[in-house]
Amino acid sequence: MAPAALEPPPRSRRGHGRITLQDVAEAAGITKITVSRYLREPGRVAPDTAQRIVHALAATGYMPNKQAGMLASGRSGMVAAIVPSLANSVFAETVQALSEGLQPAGFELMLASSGYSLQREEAQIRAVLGWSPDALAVTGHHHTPAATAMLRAAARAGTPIIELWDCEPQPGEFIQIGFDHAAVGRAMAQHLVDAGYRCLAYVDTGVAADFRAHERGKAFAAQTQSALARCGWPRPAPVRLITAPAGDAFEAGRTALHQLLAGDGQPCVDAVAFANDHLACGAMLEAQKLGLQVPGQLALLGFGDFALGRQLADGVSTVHPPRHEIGSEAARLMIELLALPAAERASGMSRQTAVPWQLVGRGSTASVAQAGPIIAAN
Amino acid sequence: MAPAALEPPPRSRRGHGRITLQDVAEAAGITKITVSRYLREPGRVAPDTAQRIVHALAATGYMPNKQAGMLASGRSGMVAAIVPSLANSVFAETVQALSEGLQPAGFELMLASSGYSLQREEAQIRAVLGWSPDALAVTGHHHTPAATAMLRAAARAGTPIIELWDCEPQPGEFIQIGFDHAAVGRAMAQHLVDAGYRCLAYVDTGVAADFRAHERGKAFAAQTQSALARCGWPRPAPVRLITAPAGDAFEAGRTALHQLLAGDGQPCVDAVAFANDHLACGAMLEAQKLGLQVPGQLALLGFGDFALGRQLADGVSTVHPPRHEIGSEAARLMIELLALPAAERASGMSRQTAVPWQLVGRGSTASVAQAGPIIAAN
DNA sequence: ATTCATAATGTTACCGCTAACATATTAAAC
DNA sequence: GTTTAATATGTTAGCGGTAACATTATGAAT
Repeated sequence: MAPAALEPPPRSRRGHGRITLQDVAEAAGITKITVSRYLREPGRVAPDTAQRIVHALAATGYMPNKQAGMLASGRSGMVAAIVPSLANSVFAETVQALSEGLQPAGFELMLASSGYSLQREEAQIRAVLGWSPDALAVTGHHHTPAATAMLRAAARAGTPIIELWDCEPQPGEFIQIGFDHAAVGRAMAQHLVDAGYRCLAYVDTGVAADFRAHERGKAFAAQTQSALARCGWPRPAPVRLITAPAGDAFEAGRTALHQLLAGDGQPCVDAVAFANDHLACGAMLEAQKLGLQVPGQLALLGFGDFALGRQLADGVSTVHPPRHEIGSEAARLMIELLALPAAERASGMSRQTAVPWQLVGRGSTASVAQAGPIIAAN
Repeated sequence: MAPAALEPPPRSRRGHGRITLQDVAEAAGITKITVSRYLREPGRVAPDTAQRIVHALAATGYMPNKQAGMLASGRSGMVAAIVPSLANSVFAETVQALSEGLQPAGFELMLASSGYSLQREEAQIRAVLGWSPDALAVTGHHHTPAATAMLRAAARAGTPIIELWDCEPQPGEFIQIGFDHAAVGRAMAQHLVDAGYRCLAYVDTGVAADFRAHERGKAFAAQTQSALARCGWPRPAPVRLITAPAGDAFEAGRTALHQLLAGDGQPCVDAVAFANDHLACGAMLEAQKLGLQVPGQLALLGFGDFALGRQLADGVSTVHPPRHEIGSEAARLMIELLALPAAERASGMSRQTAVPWQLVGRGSTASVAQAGPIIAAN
């Protein structure tokens, strides 16, 4: 009786039904650590052992449990990204490039969208950091204080934090990969002034959280003033700044155009820049409908280089942002940093990368002198 | 000396630097299980203990390690989804709805895109299942055999598997939420025949893996034949089926239109249906450029109800798919199934939900008799 | 005062995997 | 033939949580 009492009553917490390394190891007649080694570094096990493991893996249909692996190794093989919206093709292409860049290095991407809300972004950051990503990409440098604190803590713990789409003149706290939106705004203004337009307007987007479009608008207005002054324009009219309604962006562009028409149906400005191509194309369609000459009576300039802009009339001029490059560069940098031991990462954790963009001049902003497409790179 | 020898040499594998429950518990002067309880069921701990825990949490900046939690509890609080493309607004909106539907129930979404490749989908499924999602949504019912095997294994283990966007007449192996694409194809044909068109064409997409568009096309062709026969049309011409080139969809639509013009520049059909609205809009723009009357000389019908279709001329007729509803319904169903104990889920694991779509008739398919927009629901 | 249910917290033993160290085996060097 | 080094595999402990059971206060009922 005494010996029998030694048997511990099983606490019945055996597994969740999954095939584990142990099962594979038993099938191969070895211990699980060797199977684990094989999976990570196949060269480290003897050829005939490898054979048996391969068979055992196939026979059992084993699938590794990444949570357990992460817990034991401290590496998750996963990278997280938080973007304002997936429906916006701008971010979608960046995410696609990020995902494709990470794939070959064996990283997976966990994606969340904040819906242009900083509150939700904070919640997403909290949620996503709980999964211990090896790196985290967020959009822009505007975050709630709590979100910034979490990012800072993660960065200090050695997790690369990358802010996409912004790249400010002064170095920031985290890694930035993007471009200077103020510079784009200035280039847009300069492009219109150079083409001979003198009375300009900027249509901002109704989406409150698109800080970047707003920043471009501010720089656009400032640059317009100085460019006009520089070319000797006597008394430059202030740039008209209007905000398009939220909702369908094409309709918003149409509405915005009407706001820029005087009582006689003629435009009260001679060139308009928009926060994005959807607005610009909406305005272009409305101009066609009203019978306005573009660019004869009104020049239009968008941002984003969406496919549609190429299709309307002689093309809607736009700025081509490095959508794809931002994502692929982020992937490259993450892989580079994660290859370093965590202690050595600090140096690279606040660098900035400015990715080049292009102003693509098309028919909608042609000046009388120059008819063909012109390209002004930064 | 003897007692000192008992001290085990520390194996130096202490943590990865993270704040753990243990740290919080020490700060609060209790054990970690109580903190763990508080986090999951705050009501279960005494009010003053809760106070101390709250302070300790704030002081330490604790962030739960979900991997560890998952490993211990068997639940991950995470749902995975694999879509062909994020750049496609169709799927983006479904994903958005899925994400928003899951949020309140405390689930996070892990997203992967397969780039319209079944091989990559298989790899994604393998990768994603390694994270032990509580449920998995994939797109459509076409998968590689290996992928199907993995999905089947997961389903048997109690993980709800949901196929989005398809809903076939006969019940499938997994849960399907979507609609019958063949029915849409038939409705498109019927719509055109009802509006008086007699010589039809279907432009398929060049993206090889868009099975759904191809399926709509096949049904479109079949229905055209029978509808024309039924309305007494003597010798119906076979539906012209052409495939648009891959690449920019607007350009592809333009190219497709040219393929449908006879030597004299006149269309050799009187109505064309397209795999998607991008193609249809491209064709519409080209028709405008060529000076073709739409629908006078040629009617155009798209699929997807993209915002642009409403903007061109009197509108491009289209089918409005339940983009949003598919996502929200998937979220609802996942939450419902996951609330059940795993053993009881089997019953709901192969149900099908057909979500209603709408054919939105606009100017581009107006018949002489009826001018205004008509709506034919399924 | 004793009994018994209830509430609040603690103990123990895992989840599945991997780092670090330990050991056995084989091959090369002396 | 022994030493030495490399190769191949095994052992132990622990990653950070949670389930199940155990224990200790607390209060109500007897």
